[in-house]
Amino acid sequence: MGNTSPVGRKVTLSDIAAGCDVSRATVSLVLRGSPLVNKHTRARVEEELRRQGYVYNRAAANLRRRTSSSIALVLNDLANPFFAEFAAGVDEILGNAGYVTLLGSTSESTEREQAVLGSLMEHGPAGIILSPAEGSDAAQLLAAVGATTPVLLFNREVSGNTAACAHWDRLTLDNQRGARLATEHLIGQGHQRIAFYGGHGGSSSCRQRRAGYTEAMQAAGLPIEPNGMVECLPNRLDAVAQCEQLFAGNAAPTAAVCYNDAVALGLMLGLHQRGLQPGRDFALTGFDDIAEAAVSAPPLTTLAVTPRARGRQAAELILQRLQEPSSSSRQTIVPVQLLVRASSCPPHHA
Amino acid sequence: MGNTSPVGRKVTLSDIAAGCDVSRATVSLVLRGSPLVNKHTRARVEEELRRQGYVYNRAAANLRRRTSSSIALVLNDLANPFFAEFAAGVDEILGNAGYVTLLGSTSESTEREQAVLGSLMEHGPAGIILSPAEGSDAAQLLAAVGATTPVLLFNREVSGNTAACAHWDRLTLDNQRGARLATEHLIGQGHQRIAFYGGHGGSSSCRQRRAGYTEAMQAAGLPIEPNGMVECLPNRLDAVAQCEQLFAGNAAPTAAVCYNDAVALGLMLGLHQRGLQPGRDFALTGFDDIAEAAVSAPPLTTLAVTPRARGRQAAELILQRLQEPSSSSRQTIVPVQLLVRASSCPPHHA
DNA sequence: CCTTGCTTTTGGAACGATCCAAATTTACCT
DNA sequence: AGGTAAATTTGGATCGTTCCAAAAGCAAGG
Repeated sequence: MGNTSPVGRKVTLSDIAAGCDVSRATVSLVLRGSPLVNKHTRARVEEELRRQGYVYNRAAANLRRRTSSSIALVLNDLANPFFAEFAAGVDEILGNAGYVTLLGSTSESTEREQAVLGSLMEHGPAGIILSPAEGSDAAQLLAAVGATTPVLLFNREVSGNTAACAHWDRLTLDNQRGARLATEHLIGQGHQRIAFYGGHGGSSSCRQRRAGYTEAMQAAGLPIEPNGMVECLPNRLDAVAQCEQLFAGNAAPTAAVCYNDAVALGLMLGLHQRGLQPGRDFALTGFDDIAEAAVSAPPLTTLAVTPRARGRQAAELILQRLQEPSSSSRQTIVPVQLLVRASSCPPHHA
Repeated sequence: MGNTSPVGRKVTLSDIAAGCDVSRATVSLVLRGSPLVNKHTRARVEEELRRQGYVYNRAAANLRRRTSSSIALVLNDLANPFFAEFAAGVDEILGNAGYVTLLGSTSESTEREQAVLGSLMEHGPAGIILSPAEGSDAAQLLAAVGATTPVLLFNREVSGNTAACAHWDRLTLDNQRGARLATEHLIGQGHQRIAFYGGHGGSSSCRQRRAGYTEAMQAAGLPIEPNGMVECLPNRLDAVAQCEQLFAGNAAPTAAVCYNDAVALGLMLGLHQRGLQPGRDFALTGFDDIAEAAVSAPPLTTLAVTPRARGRQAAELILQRLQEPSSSSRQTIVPVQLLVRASSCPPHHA
């Protein structure tokens, strides 16, 4: 496993010291910009650094100083544009702060998650930003990351004995309110039979969104039909496949609140296949505002969560935590914004 | 810059050694699964490792062994789904091989690229997978990464004195052939006035695609109009904005080969705004086959490049290079596949 | 009991940086 | 010049691991 490549002899601090006849300690001071060292010697050392093409060995420094200059970013699905944007935001802030991002992608598998976390921990990250795979168990996660490394949980809750990791910081979207807003909007458009489409009941974000949907329906005195909640994987493909389930009952819905944009776009395709035109014959909303939501046909009403900004925020939160390791844990809930586009039409009376 | 977080006292190899009364060397042997150590002591040591919750310090080991267990992945635009998929593929393979991925995103800025590479180099990666920012200069890149760390150049060429980094491995798409296929397909559909839309002449991939387009046009004896090549940034927004340029001349094109899918999707929007229906009044093709290409209205004819598979391939190439550091450099050109969908209609005779 | 030849274990010196207390040089004042 | 304070510089120990040569333990054979 790994570790095969011997690195061609590199220039070290001692080489520089020897090269301009000072001690290693002095060179080290120059490198760290200490004011203790004399102007003149500093210049000589810096010249020598350039001349030999020195590159700092941060691993060695971190070993001695018992610090870390990396932060692990572990995502359940990097290929999803939502997380890709998120990762870009994280890396931007961490890079500016002088940290390097250790990437880990778990592909929604808890076994892989354990393996990835284990491997990353061996590199001693200063902190971990984790969007857990579906079904992640609190105790297992804690065993993998240990008790000393700060964790920022993003996007999802974990199951099991959550008391064990109650001290972790959290950054989550206001899923419930978002789904409520979408549902209220559809109700406002005049819809009565509204379904909740897609997602998997096992994931916390899905449960929260369903709760928001249910809340709005009940507040409006509208019933939730037996086939009013259809499960599907949170991707386009399965969303197309499960479409027929929506129309299995006798009173078909005229609108659907979808788990996320990918599902909504898949549902659009499925509707087309049934001869229904989304945005005219059927109203629907998404969640995330991924790039293609604005350009789909029709453009998708959805909830903006600005993933890049979330990434930046996550990075800032973990950096803050490193500054004050013992301050009490912080739970941040991100407000989401309803973007009304053409997909959420009023009901079509054919 | 970085390095703020002291790490809560960790369990070391010496702690284990003391805990079960053997030497550090023996514990080290156990950790590496050496056959030298006695069955019985191995069991004792392993028990103690578990008991104290030891986690291996790979940085220390790498320092002593002068090896590295990380590989840097530097991308010009992580937020682009194409690169996100690519990154997922890279991380998958590297993770399996026991390496950790150091992520760096440059946002298409050469200054940031220099900074990111500099910072990553300090962590001593065994190799670098680099998709350079537009306008990257060979000499500058070489200065940033040094001569000893192997580099795999992905997706783009670099400008300047390329002799300096001629020994780098390369993985590039067959841009020219792809664009030629798309152009030939449109010609086959009966189009005569075909434009090349989008991209920036400064990027090597754009030049190559234009070359393929030109080749096909010339082979068919078709002229390239003065406004036959329109520049725009390779994103949806600018593609919408520059749309009118296509129709500035007196003989408007009836079809366009677009630089990539994002541009094609933007152009679709722009066409709509002019009252033209893409796929009926105007034919167009993309490049990349991003997820939304299949579900746009109309579905987009494009060139499949399977970015995730490319990521896996890139990772495998750099791992091979680490195995044989001195074998001659390898230039891999990935064939691309034309996917015909509804956007590339025959000309519409209104 | 003493070799001889295994198998197993081990102390100490690396790796490339930083820390610390102490040594050296320079500057300033009487 | 002599003395003291401030400014610079420095040797060695150290971080957590691996390497290496040598030591120790052990069994069998004479």
